[in-house]
Amino acid sequence: MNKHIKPTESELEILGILWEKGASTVREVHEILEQSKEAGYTTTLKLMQIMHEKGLLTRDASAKTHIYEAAVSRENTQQQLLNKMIDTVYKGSATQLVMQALGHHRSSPAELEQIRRYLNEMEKKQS
Amino acid sequence: MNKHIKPTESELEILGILWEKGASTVREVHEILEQSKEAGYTTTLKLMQIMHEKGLLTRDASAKTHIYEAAVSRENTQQQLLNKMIDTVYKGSATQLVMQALGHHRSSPAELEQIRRYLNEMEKKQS
DNA sequence: CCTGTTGTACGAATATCTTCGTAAACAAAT
DNA sequence: ATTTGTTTACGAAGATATTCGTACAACAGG
Repeated sequence: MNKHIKPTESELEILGILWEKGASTVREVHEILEQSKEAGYTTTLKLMQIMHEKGLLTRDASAKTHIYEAAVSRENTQQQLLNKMIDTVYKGSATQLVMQALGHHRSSPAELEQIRRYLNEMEKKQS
Repeated sequence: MNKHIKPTESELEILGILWEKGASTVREVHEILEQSKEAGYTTTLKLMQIMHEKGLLTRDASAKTHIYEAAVSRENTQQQLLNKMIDTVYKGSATQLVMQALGHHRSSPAELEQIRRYLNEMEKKQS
């Protein structure tokens, strides 16, 4: 049942905000967006309307001020983008991606430990 | 001196082919591209010409048939895309990306071992 | 030399994304 | 009731990406 999700860069930013905040109005999203980006209010509005048309967002239009919510899950979207990336840029090798990610992004000892435990789990299941 | 590389989806496909094959003609690239995608020859040509203008490819035009080569390294490009992805889709957590990559892409025991060794290295350096 | 093949160059049509101006609907305040 | 502010709707302009038709140059075989 997995849909072919392909959000653009701008759409991804909006999705990120909605995943964090949950259901929100255009203004709420716009105010967060403004902190990292220059954009007019109607631009954000239009984007979110289009995302709604595409099925990326749901909206509750019962009140005057509409409430939008992400219609695609963060996990699903992450997976889609990850797969494509591994495929086109890492020759299909997830291992390479993992090592590069570990190499360039400082992880805390606790995180490293978390990953180690995860690796152990993986190996148990492999039998 | 890292340039701001931002290849489009189509450009990425072509880069992937050139990284694998090394320097190639348009026809060679096109023939590989055709296996996974519907496209005319002149479309591929135009794309590669534009990529050359953008500085994504170098070309040797001394012979009638031009030879193109990737002008950006796979590693550099991977890093750029990885950074952006961790940032926008994984809330900045490389750890989460790593675990999702491990979870959904079966890795061989040898690969898991490789990652484990890499983790050990990381922890030593952290002292 | 003519002809068919292969290649590049150019330009244009199409699609998609991004941005925002303007208008209309609505509510709250004066 | 008029004004003011907030919101959605609409449409269009600008930017970028994608696709390909057509023309022209180089070359190979006859």
